Amino acid sequence: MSEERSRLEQAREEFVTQWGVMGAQWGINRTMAQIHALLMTSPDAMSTDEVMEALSISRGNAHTNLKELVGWGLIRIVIKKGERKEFFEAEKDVWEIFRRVARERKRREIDPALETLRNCKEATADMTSSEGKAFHNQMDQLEDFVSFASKMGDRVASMQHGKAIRLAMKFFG
Amino acid sequence: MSEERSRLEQAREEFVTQWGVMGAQWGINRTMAQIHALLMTSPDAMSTDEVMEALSISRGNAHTNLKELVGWGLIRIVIKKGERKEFFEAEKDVWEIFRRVARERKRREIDPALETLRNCKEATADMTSSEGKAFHNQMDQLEDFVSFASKMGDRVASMQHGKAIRLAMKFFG
DNA sequence: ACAAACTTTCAGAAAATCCTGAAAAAACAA
DNA sequence: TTGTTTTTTCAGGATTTTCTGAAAGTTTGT
Repeated sequence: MSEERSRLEQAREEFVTQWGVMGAQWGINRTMAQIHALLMTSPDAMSTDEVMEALSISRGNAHTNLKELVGWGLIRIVIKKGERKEFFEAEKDVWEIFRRVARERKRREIDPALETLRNCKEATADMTSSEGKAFHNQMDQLEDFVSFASKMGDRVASMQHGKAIRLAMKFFG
Repeated sequence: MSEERSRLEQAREEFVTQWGVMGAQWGINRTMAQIHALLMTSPDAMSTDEVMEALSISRGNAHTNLKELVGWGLIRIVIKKGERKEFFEAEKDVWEIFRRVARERKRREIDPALETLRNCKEATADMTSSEGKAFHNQMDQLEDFVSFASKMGDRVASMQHGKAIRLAMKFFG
C-alpha cells in the first residue's frame, strides 16, 4: 500500500517536472506550468501554502503564478466552509483546457500580431516598385494565413468535445 | 521614389521587430525570429555580414541563429557564383513555413511529452487506490488528447496547400 | 477598535538566457 | 605551402526573466 503511494508520488513528480519543462519551451513560466500540473493531478483543491510546500517555492512566487493561472482560466478559486483561506482547483477536462489556452493565446498574441500585419500591409498598399509590391504581397499572405488559422481556432474552441471528435473523424475517414 | 523606399524600410522594420516580439512569446529566441522576418521579406538572399549590419548584431549571434534557422528548415544556404561566402534565403510560402514549424515542434517537443505521459500512465496502470486510479485516468486522457492532436498535425502538415484549403472549407460550410 | 489570518506587492538577489568579440578552425586560392 | 577569406566556437559580459522574503494591505472575527 505504502509502496503504491510512493510510486504514485514519483509518477506525479515526473509529470510535474516534465510539464514544467514543456511549458518553458512554449513560452510559459516554468513554475506556472508546474503548479498547473500539480493541481491537475491533485485529488483536492490546494491552498497557497500546500503549493509552496509541494514545489519548494516562496509565497510570492506561488501567489503570483496561482493568480496568473486564474487569469488564464485554467484554475479557479474555491472557498471551503470553515476555512478562511483560498483553495485552488484545476480544470481537469483536457478539451476544456485546450479551449481556454487557445482562446487566451489568441487574445494575447494572435490578435496583436494580426494588427501589425495589417498595418504593414496597409502602409505598402500603394507601392509601385517591385520590392514594395513583393513586401505587400508577403504581408497579405501572412495575414490571410494567420487570420484563417485564428478563425479555425475560434471555431474549434467553441465546439463541444463530442462534436469536435466527430468532425475530426472526418479528417481520417 | 525615395519616399516610397523609406516608407517600405519603415514597414519592414516594424514587421521585423514585431515578429521578434511574437517569437519571444512563443518560446523562440528573439533574434532568431527577427532574422527569419528579415529574410522572409528580403528580395535577395543575404550574407551573414548583411544580416549583422541590418540588425546590428554580432557575428557570433548572427551565425548561431542563422544555423538554427537552417536546422528548422526555415531558411536555406545559397551559394552565389563567383562569391565565396554563404548566402541565406528564406522559405516564403506561408503554408510551407507552417508545415515545417509544425513538424519540428512535434519532433522536438510533442513526442518527448508523449513519452512522459506514457511513462506516467504505465507506472500507475495497476493501482487500486482511488487516487492512483484518478491519476492514471488523467494521464490517459492527456495522452489521448495530445497524441490525437499530434496525428491531426501530421495529417494537416502533409497536405498540399490547395487540399488543406478545400478541407478547411468544410469546417465553415 | 483590535488582533489574527490571509493576500498582495515589490525591491533586490539569483538564475537563466542571450550576445559579443576575438581566437581557432576550416575552406579555398595561388 | 602560404596567405586570404569565411565559418565556427566559446569564455566572459550583458540583459532578461524569475524568485525570494519581508513589509504593507486586506478581510474577518471578537
